[in-house]
Amino acid sequence: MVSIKDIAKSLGVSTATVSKALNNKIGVSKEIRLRVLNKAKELGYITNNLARGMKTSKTFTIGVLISDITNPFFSEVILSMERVLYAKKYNLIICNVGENSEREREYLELLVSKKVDGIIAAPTADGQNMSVYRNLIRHGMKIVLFDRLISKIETDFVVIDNKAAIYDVVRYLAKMGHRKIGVIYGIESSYTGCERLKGFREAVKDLGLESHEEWIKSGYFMESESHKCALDILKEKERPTAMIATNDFTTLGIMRAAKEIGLKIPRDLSVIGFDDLEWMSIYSPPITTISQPTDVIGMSAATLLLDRIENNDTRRPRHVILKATLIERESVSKIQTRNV
Amino acid sequence: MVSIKDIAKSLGVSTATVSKALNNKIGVSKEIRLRVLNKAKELGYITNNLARGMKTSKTFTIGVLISDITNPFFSEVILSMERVLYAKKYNLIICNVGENSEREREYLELLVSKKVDGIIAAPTADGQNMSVYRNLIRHGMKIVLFDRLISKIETDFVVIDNKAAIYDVVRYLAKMGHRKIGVIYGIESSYTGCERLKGFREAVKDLGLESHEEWIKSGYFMESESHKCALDILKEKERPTAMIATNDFTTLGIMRAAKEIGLKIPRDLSVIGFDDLEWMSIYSPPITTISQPTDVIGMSAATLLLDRIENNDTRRPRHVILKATLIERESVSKIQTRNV
DNA sequence: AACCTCCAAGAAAACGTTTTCAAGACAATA
DNA sequence: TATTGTCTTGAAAACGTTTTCTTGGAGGTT
Repeated sequence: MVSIKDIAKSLGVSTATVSKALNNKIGVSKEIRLRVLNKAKELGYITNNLARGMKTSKTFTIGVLISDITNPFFSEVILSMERVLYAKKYNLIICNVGENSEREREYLELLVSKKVDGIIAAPTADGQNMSVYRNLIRHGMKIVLFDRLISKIETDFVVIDNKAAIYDVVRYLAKMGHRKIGVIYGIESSYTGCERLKGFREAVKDLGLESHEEWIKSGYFMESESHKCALDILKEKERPTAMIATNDFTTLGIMRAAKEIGLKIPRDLSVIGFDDLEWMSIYSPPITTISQPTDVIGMSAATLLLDRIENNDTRRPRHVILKATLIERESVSKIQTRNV
Repeated sequence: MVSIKDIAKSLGVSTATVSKALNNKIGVSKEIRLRVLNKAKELGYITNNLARGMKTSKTFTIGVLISDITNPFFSEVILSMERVLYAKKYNLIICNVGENSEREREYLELLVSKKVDGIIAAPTADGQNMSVYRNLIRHGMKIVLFDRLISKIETDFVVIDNKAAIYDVVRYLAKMGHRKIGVIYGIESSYTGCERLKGFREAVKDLGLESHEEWIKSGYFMESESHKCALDILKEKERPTAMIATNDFTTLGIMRAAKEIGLKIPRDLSVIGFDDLEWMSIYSPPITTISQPTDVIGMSAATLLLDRIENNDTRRPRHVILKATLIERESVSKIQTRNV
């Protein structure tokens, strides 16, 4: 590989001069700068970013830590992050940690060993690595959390108002006449899992709907598990008239269960999905769903981080809380209430 | 940050000794090795991989170049790659280039400046950067291509037999009695786009089916465009009895068009999708589709690359060609042929 | 002619590792 | 005792940059 030294030698100047020319720094005459630039192109010179990183302690690399890139929610958020980061010449190391906190720890260490300029993370559910995150922050690592957050950590984050999202959905169902509502929630120990469940319980209580513990089950944010739970719920003698999903996998699980049992949507069962995937709008019937603003989430997270990095912004943590929106389609039926 | 120097100083030994101890090299006594390891843990030492990379010219980083991480095909392949690479301590820099070859070139340069150990890429459609790839290979960069490939480049690749996949589908439709078949293909200048289209044309010719240029349109691998094309095709006075998609976005486009026009599947129109996404099996009716073995694709690509890197394997290029499979569900109807 | 000022240019140090090589300690053998 | 061998240790160079600081020359002013 051709290095600055090679350019310097072939031009009979010093490496210092070449470096300055290449980086548009002052202290080089127009003439020499031009000759350096030309020679660099001629030789096909490409910066060695490891060496540069060593000197400048800046790598223009951001670590992104998520549970599953296969989940459209995450891949959409990442796309949006990349858009803003790429414009500023940063790029991403993406780490898939599943729900494995051991792996999360390993990846975090890897990211610091790679000297990333910052980290954007959706922590694993169990919060095992709280102390790791805290340590990183204490050592000056810039961290932005998103989707899930760890309550006792002082750092920027961007989330949606999960509780309100589900609360609103329950209210909507109630308005449509539903009094028996089931939910497949996620991982109870995770922020999103917990908040969404809370929203559900609160709404059911506030609105005086039927409360039935058997209609509330954890699908661990997985299709197979959600499918099993939904089957259990829908096969009971007294089953809910509406089911709420709490992520895109649980939506699929519910739908598959309904299909297997032969329940027609929305005639026999109303369903509200989570996350707005393209197939939902062409499904028969089109699925009413809660939509997270993935683009805004990604953009905000990236912008917050960039702010910390570039402006060395060290004010106290900023919290971006976004609203999810209900997209009304046709998977919810109106139920006639006898006594109105 | 604590460095090897710090450990050395606090223990009164040399950095050479510390390095050897940390890396399990010979030439250090048991006693000192133990003391180094303990001290490292105590101080919270983390390797600086930039510095290490400089010396060893190895970064344990692989660049992955794709068009769109939001496409489930790619995210599944990446997940599979990551599984095998993570096990060997490598990690991934993922580059989303859209279909933008300028961006592809920039990202390729970035990857070499970051000194990645190898690159796995699905090149952009237009093949603009053929010379860039060729140059990289000539300079010793290990490259594995997947999904799409650039014909005149001598390197490892893994693809599916695209032509055969579509050919088989057409044959299947013919067997079901269809003689009027339409297709929404991808980007004609891309490998996948071109091959899939070729398979279609060949099959139609070989099997003596009705050939109608108006039923063959390019959806550019995008939902919106595919939708428009499908609409055009399905609104003609004489429309095909079956439509074939050539990636997951075209599938959606066709489905949406059919829905809008009010064509019942499979009664009024048979549809064959591409890529097997989870929603397809719970759709009504479940969609018959061509499934690519994403896990094998990812695994093979990663393994090929690892082989080149770790064994410095320099034999001639190896080609992995996989078969796509047709998953028969219920979106294709049987048509009675009059004269049998 | 003497003295400044300005600026281009280069020498050298530094970033944090790994690796080579020489030196020294000790034991074993002749 | 002298010689050889084995093994632990450290000094120093190197990877490819950036950056600081010094130098020296050109040009301008008294």
